[in-house]
Amino acid sequence: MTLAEKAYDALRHDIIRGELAPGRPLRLSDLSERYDMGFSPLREALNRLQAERLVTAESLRGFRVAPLSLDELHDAVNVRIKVECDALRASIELGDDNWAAGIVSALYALNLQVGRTGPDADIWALEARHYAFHRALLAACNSPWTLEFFERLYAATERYRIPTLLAATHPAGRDVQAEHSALAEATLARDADKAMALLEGHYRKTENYLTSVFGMDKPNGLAAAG
Amino acid sequence: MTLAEKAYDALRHDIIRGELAPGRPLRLSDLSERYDMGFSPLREALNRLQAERLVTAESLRGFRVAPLSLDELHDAVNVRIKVECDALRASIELGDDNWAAGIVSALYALNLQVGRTGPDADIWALEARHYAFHRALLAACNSPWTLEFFERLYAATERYRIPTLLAATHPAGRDVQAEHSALAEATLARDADKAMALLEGHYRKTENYLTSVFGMDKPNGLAAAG
DNA sequence: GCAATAATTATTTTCGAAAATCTTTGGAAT
DNA sequence: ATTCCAAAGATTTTCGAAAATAATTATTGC
Repeated sequence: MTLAEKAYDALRHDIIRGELAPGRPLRLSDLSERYDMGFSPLREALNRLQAERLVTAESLRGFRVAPLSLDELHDAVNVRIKVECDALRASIELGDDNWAAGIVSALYALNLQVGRTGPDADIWALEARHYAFHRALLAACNSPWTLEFFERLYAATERYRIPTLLAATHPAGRDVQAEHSALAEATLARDADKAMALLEGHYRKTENYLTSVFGMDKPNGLAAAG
Repeated sequence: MTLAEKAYDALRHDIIRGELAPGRPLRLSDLSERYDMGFSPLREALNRLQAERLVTAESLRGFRVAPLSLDELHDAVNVRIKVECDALRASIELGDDNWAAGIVSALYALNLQVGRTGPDADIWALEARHYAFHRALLAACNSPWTLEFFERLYAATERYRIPTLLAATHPAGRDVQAEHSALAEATLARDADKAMALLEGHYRKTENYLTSVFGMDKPNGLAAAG
C-alpha cells in the first residue's frame, strides 16, 4: 500500500469520525507531522477527498474539512432514502440465496455487537457492522453506480451520527435492533414495498433524532460539531 | 488557476471527448509532455478523476482512462433516469419563475445551435447547450447531492455519445428537438408525471441507439471505442 | 492615532531528482 | 525449446527544496 493510499484512508477515517473537526483547516505541515509523510501523498489524498466532498479546497488557500449543516444532513438523508429504496427493490428482485445468507449473517453479527456492553463495547466495531448490514441489503442490486452513491451518502451522513454515538446519547423509546430485524425480515420475504417503507422510516427516525440533537445543542448550525 | 486545476480540466475534457481513448494508459511522462507541466499537478488531477471514476488506478502501476462497457452504459442510464426523474419532480414542485425562464432560455439556445449547419456547426457548442438544457430542468430541485450525481452520470454517459456525435451517425426517424420541446413544455406546465415519462423515454431512446451502434460495431464490447 | 504601504513570515504549489517498484530483456540451466 | 533468474530499463512514487502566493506584521506619512 502506497503512502498516498494510507494518507487517504487515515484522513477519511479521521474526518468521518470527527477527529478532524468540520471546517478545520488542513495544513500540509500539520498533516505531514500527524501522519509522518511528505506533502505529495497528502495532497493526492486531499484531492481524492475533495472529489468525494469530504474536504473543501480553495485555490492557493489550501484544504479544510468539509463543514456540516442541517440542510446538508436533510438533503443527504432524502437522497439516501431514494437511492437505497431503489437499490433495495432491485436487490429483492434479483437477489439469490447467497445474498439472503449475507443479510442473515450481517444481521447476526450486528446484533452480537449491539449486545456487548461494558469493556466489550466497541463503538467502531458496531459501526462497521451497521454499515455491513445496510450494505448487505443492497448487495444484489447489480448497479455499481447505485452502490457508489450509497457509499458516498453513507459516509456523508455518518459524520453527523458519530458525535452522538460517542456521547452515548441514545434516542429514547427507539428499538433500533427491532427496526433492523423487521427490515431484514421484510427483505428476505421479498416484500419490497414493506421493506422500502421500513428503510425510509429507519432513516427518518435517525434524521429526526440528529436534527433535534444538533438543533438544540448548536443554535447556529454545526460548524463546530465533532 | 493552478496547474493542478488546469490539468484536471484538460484531462477530464480529453477523456470525456474520447481524445484519450478508454483503457489507454496515462503515463506521467507522456502527460507531462502533452500538457506541459510536472508530475505533481498531473497526479493530483488523476487522483480527483479516479474518485470520479473517469480514470482507474492500480497501486504502483499507474493510471488508465476508465474503460467503457455496455453493462456500465446500461447501469448509468438506469440510475440517471431514477436520479433525474426524482430531481425533475422536485424542480417542478419547487421551481419559481426564474427557474422556468432558465429552461426557456436554455431550450432556445439549444435550438439555435441545432439549427446551425455547415461551417457554423459546432458539435461542442451543441453539447454544452444540451448539457445546459438538461441541467436547467433540474436546477430548482434544491438538492446538491442530486445535482452532483447528475453531473457524474452525465459525464459518464457523455463518453458513450461522443464517438457517435463525431461520426455524425444520427438515429433514423428520431426528432430529438421535438423531444426536448415536449419535455420543456410538460415541465413548464408542471405536469410532473408526463415530464418524467418523457425524460425516461428520451434517455431510453438514446440508450437503445447507442447500444445498437456499439453492439454492431464492436462485437467484443467497447474497449477500443473513441 | 490611523490608513496605506512595504517587509516579513507562513503556506501552498510546483519542480527535479532520488528511491522504490514493476517490466522487459538476455542468458544459463534443465 | 522452456523455465528460471539476474540485469537493465522504464515507470511510479516520494521527498526536499525552490517558486509563487497569501497572510501578517512593521513602517511610513498624514
